[in-house]
Amino acid sequence: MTPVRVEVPYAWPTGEAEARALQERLRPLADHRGPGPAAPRLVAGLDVAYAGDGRGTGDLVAAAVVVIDTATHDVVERATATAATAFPYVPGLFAFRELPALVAALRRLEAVPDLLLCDGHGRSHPRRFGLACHLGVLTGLPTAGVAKTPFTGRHDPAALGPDRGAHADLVDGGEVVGRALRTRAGVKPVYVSTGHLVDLPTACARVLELAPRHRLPETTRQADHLSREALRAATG
DNA sequence: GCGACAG
DNA sequence: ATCTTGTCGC
Repeated sequence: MTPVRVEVPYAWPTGEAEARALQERLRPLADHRGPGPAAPRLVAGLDVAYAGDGRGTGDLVAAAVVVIDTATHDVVERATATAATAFPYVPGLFAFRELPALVAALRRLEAVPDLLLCDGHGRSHPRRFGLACHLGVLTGLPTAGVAKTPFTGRHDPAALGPDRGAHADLVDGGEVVGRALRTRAGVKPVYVSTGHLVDLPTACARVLELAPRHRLPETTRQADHLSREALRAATG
């Protein structure tokens, strides 16, 4: 009844030090080798909407997962879940704030996506274990992160052309942690990084395919709309 | 020590 | 993230 099996074999951290230690422990479990899904049929987008400040604990949040058929870009399934945040917003510990609600929504899905696209970073993270990596390890599914602003890593501005498809590596501490990708000519790029079971070129190719007209991929846009809709339904 | 800091 | 008016452009 629950195709997407999500294993959470550890106690959820309550403090920042504990959360960081957990990321360090789980980091080696993320597989950034590829190539990963070259022709996925089902790609899911995930996002979370907040009520109130959106920075503290106890805030109501609504998570959404939208599965898209890459052949037609049609939405084939949607799932949502609401919850109260159990962790404050701390850069670098973002996953501990959004994962509970996202996992709950994923468990309500009937189909098993071939790839999960998260709203946030994967490897381009201070400890190389952003939300996309964490969700990948928990689900065992290929994941990648698509962020609207950079976090860890910088790219040479001159190396990023103005055309759609142009890209430049995000480098941090001498290693490539992600890529700035232009999905639309003359528009700010999105920041793509691997999460689990997919390599960077493949992840970028999937993001570009899913963003033929807008800056953000359809998966992210659909999930964003659905999460807000779910929050309205839960609030008013 | 200071600034920066995904959503 | 969320709160918000008008405005420029496809």
